[in-house]
Amino acid sequence: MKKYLEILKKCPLFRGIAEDNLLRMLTCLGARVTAFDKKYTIFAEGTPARHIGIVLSGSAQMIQVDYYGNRSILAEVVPSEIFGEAFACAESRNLPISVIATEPCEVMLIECSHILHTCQNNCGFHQALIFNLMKDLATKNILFHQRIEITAKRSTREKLLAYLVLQAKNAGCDSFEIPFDRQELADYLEVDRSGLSAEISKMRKEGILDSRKNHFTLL
Amino acid sequence: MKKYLEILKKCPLFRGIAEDNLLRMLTCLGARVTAFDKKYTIFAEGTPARHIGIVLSGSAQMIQVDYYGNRSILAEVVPSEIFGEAFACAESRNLPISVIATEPCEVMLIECSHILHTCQNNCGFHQALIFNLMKDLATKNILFHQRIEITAKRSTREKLLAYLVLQAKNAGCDSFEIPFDRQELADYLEVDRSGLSAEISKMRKEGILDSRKNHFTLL
DNA sequence: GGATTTCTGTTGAATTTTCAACAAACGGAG
DNA sequence: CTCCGTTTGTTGAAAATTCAACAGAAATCC
Repeated sequence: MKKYLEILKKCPLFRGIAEDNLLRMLTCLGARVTAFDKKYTIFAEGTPARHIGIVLSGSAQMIQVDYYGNRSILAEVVPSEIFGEAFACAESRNLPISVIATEPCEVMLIECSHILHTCQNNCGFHQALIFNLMKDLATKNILFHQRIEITAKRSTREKLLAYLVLQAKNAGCDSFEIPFDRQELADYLEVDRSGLSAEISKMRKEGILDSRKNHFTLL
Repeated sequence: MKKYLEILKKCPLFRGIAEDNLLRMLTCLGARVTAFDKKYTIFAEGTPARHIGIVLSGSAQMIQVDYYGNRSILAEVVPSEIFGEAFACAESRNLPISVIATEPCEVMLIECSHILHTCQNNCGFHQALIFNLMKDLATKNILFHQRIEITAKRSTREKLLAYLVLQAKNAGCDSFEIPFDRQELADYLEVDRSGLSAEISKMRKEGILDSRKNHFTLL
């Protein structure tokens, strides 16, 4: 576990927890690390939601796929970030979403009941973890608001612009990388891929933005 | 406060808390009750996010309004439900949304810092409240997933059907009321109102559903 | 390094949505 | 009961999205 310490220290679940205590805590929580190949399904829709995942390396996406196979990407998860916590904490029966690896990745899995319910050893850190979980869930909530604000727009152009402006703001710079290829961006914005490509070309011609692969610049 | 006890007991924030303790707790938290007229803005976008609201009577909506005045309805809030907790808990600077009364309503307002940070009296209930807040935030998260699953559909008909099927499931019956008028439903589904009306008529003619005002029946 | 697969941009046609405008239905106030 | 403002349904035209198909570019695999 030791080699993951730097990543784990940045994880919102462990904020404010001393490094010395972290390793012991992980043992008590029964944390285990699993590696997944690219495209592997880490959590499958319809399966019980018991674990919280922490990305240690690589990256993953939370996705929903409907009847007709339309995919929508709910979020991108990168190292030190958590996923699955909402379902595990709400003790919902089955996952309504899937989490898939977008690159080979290592994930730490923790059974959520080990966090929520005080253990036999009577460790004192459960309260801190629950507080951190609450903060994390509140933050995720706000991220969903942002996503809805973007996808609520009625046209491809407006959605794209709203998304790019937000990314620029997060990056603190008008030139930045996005974590999606074209199809993924379309699945995040809930629009047609070819229409999105066309719109990007059009905006480039109009001098609104510049793009090269997944690097964008707002002009 | 006493007359609100029945509503408050059902509030997820106070789950598991003995009735005897509730009133004392509210005093310690500095809870106050405010009445709002219909259409009144309870929380305004852009203002600091410090309070959690609990609806005691009437109802309210969380809404976002963009540049061009397009409204989207994020959620309907009814008695015993909480609003604003995500922003208050995440200690976000300013509200990205507004909450407006859809009927005359009474709301209990609690400053979130009073919940999150232990008070001088050293009350023992903060941990319980934080745990309840965490559960609530996890549940809200899942509700957002459901909303995204609905609005991610590409056509008005699919959105409407996904919404109605979910409502039927929640009601446990194929015949149910929805909390929206047509314009509000359109703003929730992120579609055009007239197109929505047309689609409903069409589906009625096709024998897929029946509707009378905001009462729907799936056939 | 070459072959193969995946990704991206383009196009035109078909389908849908949006928009604007209006009339009927409804509900509340006086 | 009547008036008046709001809500709902309808319509047609304009605009936009989706869909399918393809070709070139890029990345991956052996």
